[in-house]
Amino acid sequence: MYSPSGPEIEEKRVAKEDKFKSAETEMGEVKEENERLKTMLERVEKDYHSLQLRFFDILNKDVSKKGAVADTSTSHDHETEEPVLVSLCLGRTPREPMKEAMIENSNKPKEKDVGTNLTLGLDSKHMLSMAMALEVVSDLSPTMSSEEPKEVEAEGTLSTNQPAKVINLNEDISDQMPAKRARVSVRARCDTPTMNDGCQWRKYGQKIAKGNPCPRAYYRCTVSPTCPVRKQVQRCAEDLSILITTYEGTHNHPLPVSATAIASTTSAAASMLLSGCSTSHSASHISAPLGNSATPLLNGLSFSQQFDESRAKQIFSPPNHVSTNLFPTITLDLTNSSASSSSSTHQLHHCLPSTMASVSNPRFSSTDLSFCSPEQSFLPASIWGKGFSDNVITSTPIDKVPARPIMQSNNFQQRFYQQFTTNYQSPSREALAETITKAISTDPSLRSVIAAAVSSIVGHGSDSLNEGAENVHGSRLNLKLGEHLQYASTNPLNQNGKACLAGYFKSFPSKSSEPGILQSPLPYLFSKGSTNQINHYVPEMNTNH
DNA sequence: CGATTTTGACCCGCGC
DNA sequence: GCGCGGGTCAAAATCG
Repeated sequence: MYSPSGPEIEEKRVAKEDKFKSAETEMGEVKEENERLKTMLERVEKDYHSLQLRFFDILNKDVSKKGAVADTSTSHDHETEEPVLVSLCLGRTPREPMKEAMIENSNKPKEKDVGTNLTLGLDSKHMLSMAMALEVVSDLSPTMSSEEPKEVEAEGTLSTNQPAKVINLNEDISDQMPAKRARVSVRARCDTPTMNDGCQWRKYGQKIAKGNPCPRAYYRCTVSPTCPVRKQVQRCAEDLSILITTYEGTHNHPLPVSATAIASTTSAAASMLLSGCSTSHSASHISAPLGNSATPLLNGLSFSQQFDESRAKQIFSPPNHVSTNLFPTITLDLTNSSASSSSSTHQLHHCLPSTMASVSNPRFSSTDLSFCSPEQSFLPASIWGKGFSDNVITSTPIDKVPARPIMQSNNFQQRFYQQFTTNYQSPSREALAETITKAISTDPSLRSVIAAAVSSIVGHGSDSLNEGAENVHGSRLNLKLGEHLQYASTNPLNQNGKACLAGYFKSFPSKSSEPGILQSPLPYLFSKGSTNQINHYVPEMNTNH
């Protein structure tokens, strides 16, 4: 055995001491950082609470006003049904959203009372309310089990149709809100018959739907025998390489990590949709090309700014237009628009939250979320891996943007942001930035949303936190798509949400069975329930789609 | 042999 | 009331 000599021992001792000291220093720094984060979190939470109070105030006022409006509106008959006349909070410029909503409603005497109520209810909540609407996504969560479980069951609901029940902020609103079933439609290029979304599905039917020679397949989730989630899969008539998958319902069981990605994404989108992100304008406007003039598609909005007929047709081709009244549909367009759209000149909206999308054309808010970059659609690959063709990401341009520290290489938010910063070089970027700033500074709800995002980021790293904090104060324009949308996706924060996070950050399997490598970022961030105040509304949540 | 898919029948809502 | 279309069921067929 080797026995160290005296000086060697001393040397080792010193080295150890050094190590210890450096560790101590490091610990101190971490503690400091921790304190900073705590302070930051407190501030954000405070801000959130105050905004929440304000929101409740406004809500109450609005509801009382609404009562009058609704009364008058009921006298009109509902010749033109505009089922989900929800103002697209996200899709419009944030200035005076509430007033806008009110005006809108008062100007729409034809609106069916249901629609009116809906509109009012959702609008009144506006963006801030979305945070609460998110909890809705807990379809079979304990919170809501007490409330009409039968109804939920019967409806096979998407989590998002329970906002009224779960939120229960205002009974009036809840009562007025008919049970809505939101659908999340995902358009993506895919060579395989279905997208690999990580879930287990069983086909239970197939039909030729009108307007599309390609048959529509019906699947139900078989992970749990009681899971109400269904999905419809159909090829786009215009572009057979595009697969349109429409999800409906909320999983009432834990999801495999590989499935949480799309589940959370769709649930986020759905909650966003049902919490007030559609517009009656767009609804009526785009109804024509759908071939269903009597029941215009609602909420089938698009980030796409060109609402020409072909585009609308494309976006809202079946199954999107199905049961338009009962199923507001939000479309996540993951395709490369240039490949499918007639004249995709505005690519920006593919990378930005609807708030921005609406800037150029506030009249048409969005419910159709396009997440592909001009060059590539990177979302699909990450989520469905094998199911995608060559336009999936092979490498994201993120790496080209080293300026922003990435705490984790797979921080999809940042990647999203960077995707945007990299791809979007248009001269109007400044204007957009300005708009965003404006939005942040003028719209308290948006700020709260960002605050929520920030609190969710806490723990991910100081860099993000700082960025988020700055966003909160509207001093910087680093609002990232993921963060922005995140508030709409708080819903998946539950048991699954955690897994979801883990899934996002740790693995993006290319196959459902293959825990894998992150391939690309997702548009949504799923906040952590532990720190996010918003999540207090969501004791237990299920991802949905 | 159990699980899954296929496929025709059926149900239901809606518009005429 | 009838027809249409979307959605679901369930028996038969197929698959692994």
